Amino acid sequence: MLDKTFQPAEMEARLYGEWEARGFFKAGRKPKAKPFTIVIPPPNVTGSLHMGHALNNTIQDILTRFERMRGRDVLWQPGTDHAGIATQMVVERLLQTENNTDRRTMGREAFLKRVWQWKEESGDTISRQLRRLGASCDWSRERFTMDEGLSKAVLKVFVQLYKEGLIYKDKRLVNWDPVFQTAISDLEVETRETKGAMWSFAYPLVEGEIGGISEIVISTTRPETMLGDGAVAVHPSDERYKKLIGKLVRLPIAERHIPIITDEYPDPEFGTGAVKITGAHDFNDFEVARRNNIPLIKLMDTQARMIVTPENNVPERYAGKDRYGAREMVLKEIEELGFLRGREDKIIPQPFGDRSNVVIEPMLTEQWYVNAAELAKPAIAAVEKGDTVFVPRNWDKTYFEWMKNIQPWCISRQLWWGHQIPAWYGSDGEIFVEETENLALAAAQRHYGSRVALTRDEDVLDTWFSSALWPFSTLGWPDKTPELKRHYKTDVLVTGFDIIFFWVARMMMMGLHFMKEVPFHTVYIHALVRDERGQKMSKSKGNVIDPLELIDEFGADALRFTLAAMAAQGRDIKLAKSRVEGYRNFATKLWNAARFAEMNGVARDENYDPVAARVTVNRWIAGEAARTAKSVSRAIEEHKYNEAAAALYHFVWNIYCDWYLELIKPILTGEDAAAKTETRASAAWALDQILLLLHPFMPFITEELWQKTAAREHWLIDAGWPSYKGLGDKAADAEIEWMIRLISEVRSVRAEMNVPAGAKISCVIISAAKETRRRAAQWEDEIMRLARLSAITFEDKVPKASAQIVLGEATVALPLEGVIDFAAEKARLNKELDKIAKDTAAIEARLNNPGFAAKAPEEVLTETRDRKTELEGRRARMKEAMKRLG
RNA sequence: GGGCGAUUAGCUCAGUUGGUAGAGCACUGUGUUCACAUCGCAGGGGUCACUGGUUCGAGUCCAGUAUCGCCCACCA
Repeated sequence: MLDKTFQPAEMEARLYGEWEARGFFKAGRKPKAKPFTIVIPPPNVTGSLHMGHALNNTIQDILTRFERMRGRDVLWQPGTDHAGIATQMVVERLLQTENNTDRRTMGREAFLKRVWQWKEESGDTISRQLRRLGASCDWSRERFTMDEGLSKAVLKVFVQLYKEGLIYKDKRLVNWDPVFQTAISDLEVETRETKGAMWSFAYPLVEGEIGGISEIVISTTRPETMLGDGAVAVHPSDERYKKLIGKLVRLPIAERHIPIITDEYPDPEFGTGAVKITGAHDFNDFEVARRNNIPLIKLMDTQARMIVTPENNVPERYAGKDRYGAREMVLKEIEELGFLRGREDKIIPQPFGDRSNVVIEPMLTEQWYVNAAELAKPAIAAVEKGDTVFVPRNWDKTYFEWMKNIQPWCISRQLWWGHQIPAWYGSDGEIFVEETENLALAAAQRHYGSRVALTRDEDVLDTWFSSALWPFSTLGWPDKTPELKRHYKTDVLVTGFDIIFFWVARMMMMGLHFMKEVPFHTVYIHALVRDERGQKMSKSKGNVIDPLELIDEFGADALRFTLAAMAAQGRDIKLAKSRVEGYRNFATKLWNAARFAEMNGVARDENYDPVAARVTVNRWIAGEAARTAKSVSRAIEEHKYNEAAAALYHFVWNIYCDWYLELIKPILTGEDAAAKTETRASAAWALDQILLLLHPFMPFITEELWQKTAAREHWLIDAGWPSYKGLGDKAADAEIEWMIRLISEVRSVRAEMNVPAGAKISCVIISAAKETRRRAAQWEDEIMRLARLSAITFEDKVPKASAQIVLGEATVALPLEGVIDFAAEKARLNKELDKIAKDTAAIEARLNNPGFAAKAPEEVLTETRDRKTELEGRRARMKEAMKRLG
């Protein structure tokens, strides 16, 4: 016997263990079937399951379980990402607290060993948590971006792109993170509005005075960079400065002379219209300097501290000062020198490292770049052609927008944890890019004519470089594995919009370049999960809802169902805990329905054929099941998970529980043995359909219930998706037939009954849920009232027993409910009459509209006329009912 | 500055070929003899942000306004 409420915790762990142990998640179980492939967006090894993961993986799991049941040979390829900066950060912090040491003291080799050790110990946190969610990944194929195989792929890609000229080295400004002391890509920079100020400095003219002007005033938000100014620029059309163009000004503190130049960049309307040009520490200025041959003067070291070099003329006293210390000093000295011309508080956009949370410094360094513009071309074309489709569609705009304006991708990082760049240097700086050191040495020998020693590039690659290869590297590329042949291209990529640029775009580029085919035909972009108030969840805000806590409290099924139900194609999901609670209740409801079935001897009959059902109500439920299955399948195919969830919820609760189970009660307790037998089989069959259809969404409770009712060998996860040949229309007809008979029976019952004046008892059709009323209204809106007013003479308060009406083959129960308050009932009727009057007026207005008659489609016209008739009939019956009430 | 999106019941959200406004939670009343109080039954609550247009008919299509949010962008 099933327990009164279901307890997810124990059940989930047990079932998941069984599934995995029996190999149900493994690809290749149906070698002849069409494959279905999803690669997981690899979570960071450092990560733990957050709500975004929960949503992302719930959707993938719904898809994979659905397709598995539909007979496809499913591969859900799991794995994790080595997450360069994030992981290095975690381990460095660990070293600090545990050993009070740092990576530089340890040395590269020892440090990397320590990171690997950490990975072995803690790297599987996230996959354990994904299991708790129920994710049916093929764990036997789990990959890690720094695996041997994937690393091989990275080397091959790098070398090939280099040799094709698509990877190159360049010296230009990069976004420099002074905490991690590495370059980062544009995408890893987050612009934030911060409180700052804009100062105005005067630079005196070297010649003294020209036409009454003795100085030029510039504005800056970063005073410390003035030490690196190479020029002052004005717009060529700016009349104010015409006379000064080409003249020199004296740069205070640095005591250098710099020219006044013209460039299109300065906006004459902004500030004084004169801009200081600091080519080595500002992206705009860099471009201006490059155009005008202005020297780039580097002021800072890798930690963004001031350095003094022969080239930069920075006074000795600045050496070692950080940017902010230097700023204070410059301001003080400028003021003392009498060159400060103003200060204004201002909100300024500042670049921050998205991981380090410090202000990024533009730095002049040599880095490796990918020619992204070239690789983007086929990636753009593929989406234009429809080889890859974004769902929802409008995301392709975002994709195009970025791809068409794509900048060179800086792929080198000055970190240790990651794929070390396969580039070796000769003593003269000659570069040899090869997959192995031996190949590089050989290449060097060819180049120099003799064996020479080479030094390897110290840098590692951007984490996203290896992620970009994920759809084929995980399948074994560059080896020609059977998996690669079978599973590339993959079917669907499920991901959030926040990594379209980081990841999706780059997979498209790499996939097309190396596989000559798009990596996936569909990209399903889901929303971000936010908190109840729409705030992004973040640790600092303290509004993080931990999916694992929700699983503990409500069960994985409830969480999954909630996420699916809220995964409409919007921008974000505001997660309310109450919603999860509601779906937990849904699971309980299902559980109890099964419990009821069990208590009433409902048991699966393998030979039961719903098409051949004799009892009408059984034919009807079969039709409803078929209809539900159809809409669930379609909704999943169209990635409308909320619709699928809604259809299931409705079927389980409002159709199966509220209607069907109530209606079969009298049959199950009745005398007709044949009807009883059939109904038991039917109830079991319908419950099975629920379990099957609901399984992709709520795998645990459905499997558990399936197990309780089936032979042990028979696993739901391995069962087929139901199909309902010959069930559709027939069952729908049966429903209508049944409803009509029900109505007429109720009517005759009423007619036969004398309702004595002042009668106090009313009778209600069983399960008068809202849904029941609505359904009844489809044919006979009045049915509930009729039943209610078909008062039966009973003496006193009636127990919840039921009066039974025999409806041909079906027996319908009319339980008697409570004492009726006639005054209240009359008021209710009056109110309803008002509403009917209003509705009738509206309908009439419409029908009287000449345009409506002329232009509305026939269906709509008949529908409207029918409604009018119905309203009129209802009105008449209402009045009659009022009369009866006295 | 450019782009995208949102605005529907107290709250969180559904609502695509334009044709009678929905769910969950919360709320009110009521019922615990047997599937389920994580429940049943009854009920209250919406000028679908605003303005105009197209249409016989607009939450749904178009234009504009307001508010909010996100993404991208070099204003010192």
